[in-house]
Amino acid sequence: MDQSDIKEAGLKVTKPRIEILKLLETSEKQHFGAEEIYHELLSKDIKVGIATVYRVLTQFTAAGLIIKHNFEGDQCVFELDRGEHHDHMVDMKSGKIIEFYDEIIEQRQKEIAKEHGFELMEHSLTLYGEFKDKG
Amino acid sequence: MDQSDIKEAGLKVTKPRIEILKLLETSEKQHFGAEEIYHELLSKDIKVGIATVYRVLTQFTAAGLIIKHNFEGDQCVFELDRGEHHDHMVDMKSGKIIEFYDEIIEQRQKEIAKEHGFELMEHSLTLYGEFKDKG
DNA sequence: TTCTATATAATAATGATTATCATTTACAAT
DNA sequence: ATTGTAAATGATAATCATTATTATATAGAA
Repeated sequence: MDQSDIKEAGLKVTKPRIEILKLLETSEKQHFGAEEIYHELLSKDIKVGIATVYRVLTQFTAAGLIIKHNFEGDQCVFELDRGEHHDHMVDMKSGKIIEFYDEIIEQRQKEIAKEHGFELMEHSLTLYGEFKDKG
Repeated sequence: MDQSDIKEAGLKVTKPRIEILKLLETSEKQHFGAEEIYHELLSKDIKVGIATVYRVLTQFTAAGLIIKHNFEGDQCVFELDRGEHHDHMVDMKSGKIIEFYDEIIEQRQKEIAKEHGFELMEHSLTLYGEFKDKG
């Protein structure tokens, strides 16, 4: 996941694009909101406009480089598309997000779609609750 | 589902509240956006302000009379809470929404939550695609 | 019927996101 | 390397869904 991916998406390789991709790639955290990315870059002294952040995120999403999620609430979050589909568990207190994948659920979704004559293109499964272990 | 439900929610029984509840109850369609409800009422010559629609929907959601969904896109949709949990299949072309329930998926979610020390409070599963049968 | 807390409707405000547009830049062709 | 040009940027205005404000109206208890 580097500059060549930006190029392959038919986009020019620019500072904001490189930096946004790098942030998503190298960060501990997996999920970022647009505003969050904006402030993160500013704090690294990378000057960028908020409009550019939104524009680039939209382009990256269209290009399949990143995935956009619409969890509860208003603002969307983005994560790098590492190719491995997964669903999410969201802690409603701390906001912490962890990922999981379950083959049984994936299979059942396909079966259910078929039963209904539905051509399944994508899905979104999110569990909301609270992590009980400390930390 | 009638005026007594409004009263039990600690809310006064007013025209807008009665009409919004009636619309969700008696309509063919199950899912409505706020703006959609607003225009539906106006078309029935029921005068109401958009702010009231939003306020009442928020109150009804808090009271558990209705459920709020955040499907893809920006605007939320609401449906009457008939007590039977279900997930959704959304046709990305026509916007048609149908509901389904699958015990296997429900069970797996609980197991997965337990495995992760996660206290599951709610979840959202939506399949996006297209219905292939003519409809 | 009266009283008062609550609800309403019009409108202003908000917050996230998108559009506009003048300036700048990536990069292909010279 | 220099240039030309389409694409990208950033500042800001606009938009869209939703929420807050507030003066007026009303539900429902007394």
